Amino acid sequence: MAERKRSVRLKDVAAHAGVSVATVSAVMRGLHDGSVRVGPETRERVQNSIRELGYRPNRAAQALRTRRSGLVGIVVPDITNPLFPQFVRAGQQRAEVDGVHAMVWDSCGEASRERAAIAALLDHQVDGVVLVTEHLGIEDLAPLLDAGVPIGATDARLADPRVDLVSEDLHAGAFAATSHLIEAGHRRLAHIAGDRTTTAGTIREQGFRDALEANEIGVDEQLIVGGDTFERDAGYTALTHLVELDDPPTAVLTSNDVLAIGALKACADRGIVVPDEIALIGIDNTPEADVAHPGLTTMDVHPHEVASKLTDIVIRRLNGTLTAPARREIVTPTLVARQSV
Amino acid sequence: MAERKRSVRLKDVAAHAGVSVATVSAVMRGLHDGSVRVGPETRERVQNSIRELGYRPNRAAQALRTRRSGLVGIVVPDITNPLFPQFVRAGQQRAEVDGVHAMVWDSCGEASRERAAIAALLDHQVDGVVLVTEHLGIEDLAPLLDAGVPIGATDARLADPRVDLVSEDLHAGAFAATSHLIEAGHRRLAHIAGDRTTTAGTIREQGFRDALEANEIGVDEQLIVGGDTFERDAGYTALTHLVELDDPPTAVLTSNDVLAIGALKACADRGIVVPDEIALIGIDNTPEADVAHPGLTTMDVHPHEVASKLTDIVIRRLNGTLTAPARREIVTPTLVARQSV
DNA sequence: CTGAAAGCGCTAACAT
DNA sequence: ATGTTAGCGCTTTCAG
Repeated sequence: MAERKRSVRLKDVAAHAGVSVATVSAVMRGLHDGSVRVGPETRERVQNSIRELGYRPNRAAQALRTRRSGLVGIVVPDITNPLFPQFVRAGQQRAEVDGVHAMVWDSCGEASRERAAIAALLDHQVDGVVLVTEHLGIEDLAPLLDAGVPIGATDARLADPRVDLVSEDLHAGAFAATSHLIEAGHRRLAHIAGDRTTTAGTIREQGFRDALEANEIGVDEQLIVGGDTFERDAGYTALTHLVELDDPPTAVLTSNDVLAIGALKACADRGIVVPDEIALIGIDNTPEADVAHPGLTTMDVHPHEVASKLTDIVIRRLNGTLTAPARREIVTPTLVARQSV
Repeated sequence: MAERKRSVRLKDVAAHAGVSVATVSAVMRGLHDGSVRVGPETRERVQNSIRELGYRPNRAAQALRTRRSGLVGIVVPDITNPLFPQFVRAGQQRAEVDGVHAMVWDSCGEASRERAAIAALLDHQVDGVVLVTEHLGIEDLAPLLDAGVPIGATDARLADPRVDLVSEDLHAGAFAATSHLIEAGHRRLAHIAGDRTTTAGTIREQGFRDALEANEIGVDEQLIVGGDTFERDAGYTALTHLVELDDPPTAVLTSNDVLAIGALKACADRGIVVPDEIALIGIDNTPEADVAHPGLTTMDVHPHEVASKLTDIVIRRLNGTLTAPARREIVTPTLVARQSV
């Protein structure tokens, strides 16, 4: 590796300005908080030196001393699901308003990586973390909680007095989507479930069931399929299975858009016309839903809003602006009608 | 903020095991390098203490002392372009093989944020950085270079003896795509250019022009449009403009897939049948290309390979495994034929 | 209003 | 083979 040129230290600035390091330190932080410990002409002189030498504080040293890294973690289950880049961007942008940077962690859909995220983020002394997980329970958060790191999460199974929750209303989303299908006249409805070990998978399935019941439509267990993953191929396979049934459904709700896109692909490959022969509705309103053909009707789950709110809460907790007990906020998905129903 | 429980320090482990901190430190690092400074029974005892107390080293302290943060930066121009999540994931996974974590930076398509990335990453003492930028010149990298931080980049304009480059062959990609159109019998070809202030925008346009020339087809400047951004709406607008021309093109190459998806949308909205009335080819082979209707023919630019190689080089440079002069590697895009041509 | 000095937790000489 | 110790660059009492 190349020789690292020694960078400008507080001490260098102090020498250059003819003051002590304490003064320079005070000036540096005076830029942020409005504290006035330094005389105006001294401050001026120090600021010039800072500028001239191009001083930038060493974050590692600050972190060691203050136990603050200026970092928040943002954990998402699968960055290749187009829902999450939107989420990440919104969170990152909110964080930077306060000069906080984000460490983005992609769990690649694996429970083990979700667990690894906790340890890794803690090692890097993140000041807070925004958690979108599928497999974690509150017990997995113990290290973070013990360290007093504020946590904002989306998953209801992480409900705890020490974690702030901003969740989408999973049940209402699935219920509304199913109702939309029913209002369009469908009576034989199928559901392609996502991973049923996750909260989203379970609750959305329940929302589907409850919507049928509310409309006095019996649930045909044959028509509830999939349930192992949220991935595209699973949607493809599940739809293929459904249409091969003796009495196939006329409409299907998938647990998310990625599954729906896979299902749409299966229809295209078999020459099944959507929505004429079968109607399809997804959940998430990913950018792909708009690109697909026909345009995928789906539920917008407002990732931008959820991410911003969550990050906002976490940041306000870590800088002490927010001290109220953990809150639980619910955002309601809204229907985006396109052409697949 | 909640009270942070003081975490286990090296000193605590030392006390627990009845040895000095130096020994514990040696044992900790002995886990990584194979150095043996510690006797087997001492080592055993120390490892037990480490386990029992659940000791995890303080990265900030390590970073301060060793000038190594265990962090690499991965900078991408636009995380919502589905090309980049793939890139990020591949880079992140390669990094973690060596226990290095990645700080992902999304430039949101803005030059100012690309510049900000350099400063922010440097502040956090990243040990290396993988750079996918659109607007940066080598002069922007000075702070990183001065600090001796190894840099791996994709953009040819960053060519420098101190930066490793793994680039896609932009010219060949556009040339091959254009040639594919010509081989399909098209003679009236248009190009929807991406941001022409970027390397990709410029070189791909050149590849398009050169392919026409190589086939003795004159370039009609009217048919080269767009050029300000790589975004979807620009593709939509540009295509709309093209088909309204007196003598519209029969085929178009867009500078990337995102533009192509926009163009495809414009066709769908106007009832133009692709590929019958107009053929369309993109570049990038994003997941959306496969979802679109008709399937978008495009060039695979191998983001996984580029990201892995780049991250690999950066990591080997920072751990001293790679000391050879900066290399320049080129990966060649390959055609993925779907239904849009 | 400003400076001196004590660490934050760790690594790496240097001693023993 | 193991221990002692001097910092890494910064913040933060505590004196003056």
